Amino acid sequence: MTSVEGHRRPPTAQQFVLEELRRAITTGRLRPGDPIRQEALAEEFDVSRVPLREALKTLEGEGLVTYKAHRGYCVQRLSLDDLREVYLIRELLEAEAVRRAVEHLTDAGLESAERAQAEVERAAAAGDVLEMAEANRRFHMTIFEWSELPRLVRLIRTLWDSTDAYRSLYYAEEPNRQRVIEEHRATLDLLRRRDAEAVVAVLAGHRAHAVTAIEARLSPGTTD
Amino acid sequence: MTSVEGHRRPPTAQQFVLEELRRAITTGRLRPGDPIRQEALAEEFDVSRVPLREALKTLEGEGLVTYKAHRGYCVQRLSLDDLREVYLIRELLEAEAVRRAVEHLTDAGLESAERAQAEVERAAAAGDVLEMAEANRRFHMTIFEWSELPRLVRLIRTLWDSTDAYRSLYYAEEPNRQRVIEEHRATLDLLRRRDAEAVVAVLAGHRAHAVTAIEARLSPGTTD
DNA sequence: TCCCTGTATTTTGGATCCAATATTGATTAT
DNA sequence: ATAATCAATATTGGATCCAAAATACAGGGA
Repeated sequence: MTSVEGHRRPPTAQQFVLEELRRAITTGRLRPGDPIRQEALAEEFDVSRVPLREALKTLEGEGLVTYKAHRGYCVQRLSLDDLREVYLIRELLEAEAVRRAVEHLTDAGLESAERAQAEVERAAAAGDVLEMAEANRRFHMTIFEWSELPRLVRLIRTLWDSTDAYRSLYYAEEPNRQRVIEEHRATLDLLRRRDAEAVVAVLAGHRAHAVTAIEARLSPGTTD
Repeated sequence: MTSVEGHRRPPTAQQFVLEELRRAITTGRLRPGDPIRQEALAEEFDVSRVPLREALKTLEGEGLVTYKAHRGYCVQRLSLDDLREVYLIRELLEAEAVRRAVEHLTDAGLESAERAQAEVERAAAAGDVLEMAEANRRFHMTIFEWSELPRLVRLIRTLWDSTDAYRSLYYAEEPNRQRVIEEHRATLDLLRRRDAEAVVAVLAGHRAHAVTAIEARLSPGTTD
């Protein structure tokens, strides 16, 4: 009965390459605008070009890379405008997800969210930033899934994926991590009271802060 | 001999297969829930499995098919619940797109929308349902693109793709086609007055009607 | 009979090879 | 010297072949 999701090892080369590509883009090793040389990358990951190309097709669907026939793939430029746009879309979708989620909220659901939050705090205490980011994601997705709108959740998940690069920037700073934990606690509290609009407001506040923080990190000249 | 338009290139096998797969799914030849046998399909389309698999990855990203490692692809079930969910998401996204679009509305933009509408009416007069559906799509996308939010437009486009099957059901009936034309005229009128909220209301009304009409066609117990 | 198990078959995942296209660089004519 | 043209190269698109995994099936045991 153990949920077998916790694997570190991706079962197929395709998924492995997908992870690695995301990481490479996220960490900036593959820089926006750069063309993607399939042969070189395939050799680096020690796979053939076939799974690499399938992974790239997935990333194309998520908007992380662009594709032109016979000219291959390029890492998508994620400008600040793009970031703002993604966060705007998330605003629209996540607000609805939360409203629906509260309608279907159960005690068991609340408990699973509390467990996710415990994992977030444990990772934060251990200083494991990567694990904290993942747990944070699980926390939010758990809530969104109560909406019982699987396609909506899928879209939101994809949007999160597409801004992984920036999220890691945000999580790199300790005050931001602390802020996330407090926001989660407030969220849980408001969920217990079934106050959907207040949760929506907290999430909106979080996104606004995240965008501001990331903008500040990316354009160092304009800090107040 | 360099033409101003992009030179028309023979489509790649991958793009060809993508189109064919979409058609096969929307026309019901590949029925929801059916597993996709790659070898058989590849032979039918007279291509190898490689471009087929890449096309399937694209469709997976669009939510038209599902995928499990080592178990292959399945045509996604598009239940009425799914349809309602897609239309709900469209509601959220298209409303924002229209609001932003009106902010950037120009006379040149209006003219291009009017041209698109002319094509819709021409196709309707000619009784070309398929062309009318495509022109209708161009009409709406033209408007959405004024929003200058390319990712938002991309998402909306994908959502439209995922319900092609049902849309053709809607367009099959003459009264519905007539209704679409009138809605377009009203939309153009409201756009000239920069009345975003009224346009949003028209679109919402259209979607509600479409869902109702499709539900009626699919649950034969309530009709003649 | 039912269930478990081991094997055969089917189906997908991945690697290599070849073809088609784009890009680069050299060459020639103006 | 510059621009156009054509050959050489690099890169992607696609086909075939092989490996790995899942499914189906047969046989044996309780």
